[in-house]
Amino acid sequence: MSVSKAKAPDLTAPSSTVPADERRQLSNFLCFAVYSANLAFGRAYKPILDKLGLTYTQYIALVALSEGDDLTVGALGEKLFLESNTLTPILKKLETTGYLQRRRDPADERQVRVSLLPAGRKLLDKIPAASVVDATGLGEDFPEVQKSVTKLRDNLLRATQGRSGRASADDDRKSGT
Amino acid sequence: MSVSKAKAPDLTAPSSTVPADERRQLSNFLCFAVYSANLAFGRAYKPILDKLGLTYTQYIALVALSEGDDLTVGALGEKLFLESNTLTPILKKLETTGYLQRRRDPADERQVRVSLLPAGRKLLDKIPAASVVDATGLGEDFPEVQKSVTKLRDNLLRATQGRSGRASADDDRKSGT
DNA sequence: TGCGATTTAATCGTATGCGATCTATATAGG
DNA sequence: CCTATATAGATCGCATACGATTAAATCGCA
Repeated sequence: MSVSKAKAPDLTAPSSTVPADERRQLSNFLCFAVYSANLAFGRAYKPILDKLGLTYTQYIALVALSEGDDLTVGALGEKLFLESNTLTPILKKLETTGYLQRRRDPADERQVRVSLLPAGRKLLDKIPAASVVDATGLGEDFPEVQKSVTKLRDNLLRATQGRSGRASADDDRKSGT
Repeated sequence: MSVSKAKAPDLTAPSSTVPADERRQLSNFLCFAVYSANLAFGRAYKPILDKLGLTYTQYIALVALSEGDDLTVGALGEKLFLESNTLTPILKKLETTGYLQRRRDPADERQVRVSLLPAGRKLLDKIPAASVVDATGLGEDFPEVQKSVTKLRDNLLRATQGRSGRASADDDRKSGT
């Protein structure tokens, strides 16, 4: 917990002459903006994913696998910022639907390697994410907002000392794009 | 924060010379940035809220009530972008812990009015949200990011036609009832 | 006035997230 | 070689989110 930077703007803590009750507004909470934006994304994706019988979490799990296959559950969890207790049931379901494969690593039977199957790849190509991009209404600001939010996430995780996800350091190869 | 403002490489950009697999990277997904930032916020708040025996959702519910009391479940839901099926159990729990009060509106027995109790107000004053603000590491960019994300949320909800929340622009219509 | 349509919460079932714990496997030391 | 420790997933329990449905109250309108 570092020093508060020069200006700790709004949100919650500006020492001001107004009573706490009035400073403490949801509209000043970045965490609430993110929380509610996440709900909004879920609702925007729902009609699309429903048609394919996928949930949002299943979807991002498939996307993560499409860019790096044969990951262990732990490695996949680092990409997604999720633990095995969350991932295991999701991966099992995606396995039964035939989108991916789970295998114990022969070299280390503790690990489970997860691979996308052709059906999974095919499915991803069917998802018209463009419509959701459109729905963001951000236009050319899209990349900038994405970058800010990603940075926000990384800062928060760093400050929280990877309390529940060790995901520190190296995984962050700057989203160069 | 004005950074490269080139083009929107976004996430789904259809026209490109690269294969779909390579464009489809989590690092290009704004929805994933928001999703994971939300998880990160939850982890940042957890140690603070745990000490007070609150969950994050309970916390924002109390905050919402602190800025406008005696709301119906529906009105509170509009503020929080949640439905009664999510709110009811949360409010019941906050009632049993003595932080708020739930009463059927005598004028319309269908509605339940929710009010913060002194214990709830007192609790809110104890929450050191400043440390989380600090953990965002955004410094002076904080308000800007908050604004962008809020706008993003509102755009998404509008595009989704308030599928589950009619909360759009003028809620007055609603509360005016 | 009477009754179906509408509204508001609440209930139910499913799918996450996550802390705590358990199991199986691998590794280190003696 | 054999056990103590560590590691990776999986299991369990609790707390959201949310679609679908239900129950109760109110409203609309002939």
